[in-house]
Amino acid sequence: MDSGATILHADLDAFYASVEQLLDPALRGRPVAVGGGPTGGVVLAASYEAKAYGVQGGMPGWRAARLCPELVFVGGHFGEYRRLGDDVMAVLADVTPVVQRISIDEAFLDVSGATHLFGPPAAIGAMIRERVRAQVGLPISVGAARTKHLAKIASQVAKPDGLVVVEPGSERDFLDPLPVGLVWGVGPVNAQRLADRGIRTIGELAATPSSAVERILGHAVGRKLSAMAHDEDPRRVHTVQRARSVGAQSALGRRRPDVASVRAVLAHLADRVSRRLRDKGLAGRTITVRVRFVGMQSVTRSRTLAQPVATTLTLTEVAERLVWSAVDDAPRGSEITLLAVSVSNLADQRAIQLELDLRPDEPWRPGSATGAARRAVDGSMDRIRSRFGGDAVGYGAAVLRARSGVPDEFRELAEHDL
DNA sequence: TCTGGGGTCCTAGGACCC
DNA sequence: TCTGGGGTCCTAGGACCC
Repeated sequence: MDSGATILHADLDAFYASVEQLLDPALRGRPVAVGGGPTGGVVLAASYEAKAYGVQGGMPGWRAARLCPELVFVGGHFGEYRRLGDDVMAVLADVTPVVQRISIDEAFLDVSGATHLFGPPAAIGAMIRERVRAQVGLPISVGAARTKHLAKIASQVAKPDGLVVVEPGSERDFLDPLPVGLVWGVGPVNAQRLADRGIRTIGELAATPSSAVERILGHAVGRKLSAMAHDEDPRRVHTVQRARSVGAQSALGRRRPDVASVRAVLAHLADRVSRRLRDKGLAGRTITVRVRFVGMQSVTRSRTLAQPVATTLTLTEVAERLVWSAVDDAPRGSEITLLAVSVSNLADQRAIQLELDLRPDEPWRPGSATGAARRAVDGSMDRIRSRFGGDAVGYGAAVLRARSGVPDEFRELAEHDL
């Protein structure tokens, strides 16, 4: 049945930066960084010309500027990223309906049903690359193999702007010389742990007894790796995926936590989260906050309620208690640099809402409003925003604007609902 | 002059139940 | 009177991915 290299992984190259070069011809061939600047902020994406200097996504702008003095910083056209990402996905959907989009700029495809129309996987990969280049104007790399994991590695090897097909039977020859860091799930920490034991390539990893690998990396990652080594990797391409958590966070600079500003920031974050939950018809029982202190140490506190919630006010109140419990456990006078709120243990809200309106005794109700009243407030704010735009009404946004972090369009892009 | 924002999954200990 | 074994849920932290 699935005898060929029929799983494809298609991945746009330096996506945000390539879009900027597409939109502005003057940027083509030049080192470009999206986001950040020589004085601050972080680089969200770097063009290949910039990567040649060592500039990477996530890097502080001042460091990028030092590595590459000619670096051009651009603000980013987030609406265009979404539109062009969607255009590329439309090209893929033309090839097969079995497409699993895993982020704005990459997707898996199962082309086993498309080979009779378009030829072998190598031909399909080449066709996708040509069409994306011709119809959208962007470079895209494609990997093809028998499994998703391998296809993903192949597309990384193909970059930039290439195609790599791992024919069945040639997997070991392909993988053995590659660095372990190309394996999904092996990041900097695990790569270092392996290097400490002299394991640097996937071949060396494969030659290590799986019991030893599990001791080094833990049970789960170890098992995943040995599954890959034995070609027992997942190859199913899922066309739908549902969210397991919804969250929001905001970097604050460094500040002493005080009641008013913590409350304002949490209200804003809770508002963002609860609005998105309601949009999806979801509510969640577990509320988690993260507090990051100076020095990047962060602490989480969570609380699981008896009933799922999706109202801004309840979320804010619970989050506030959790944040103060984390701050109170920290050394006196600690400054904080980030607050995050997230909701998990999600359930469909429509059934819940009915149940709660019949029996409106919710846990955690230090405020005065009942659950039904709180939902009514949220409902009218949702309606105003859908008529007049997202900024028409809101909670505490001014505190955040003071230290303007990242544009809202980027937040929306980062939300995984694609 | 320190590092954005949105996620997923795993681990490990403790509480609690049978 | 000193103790089994299994299961589930919760909490906190960590690694990783885009």
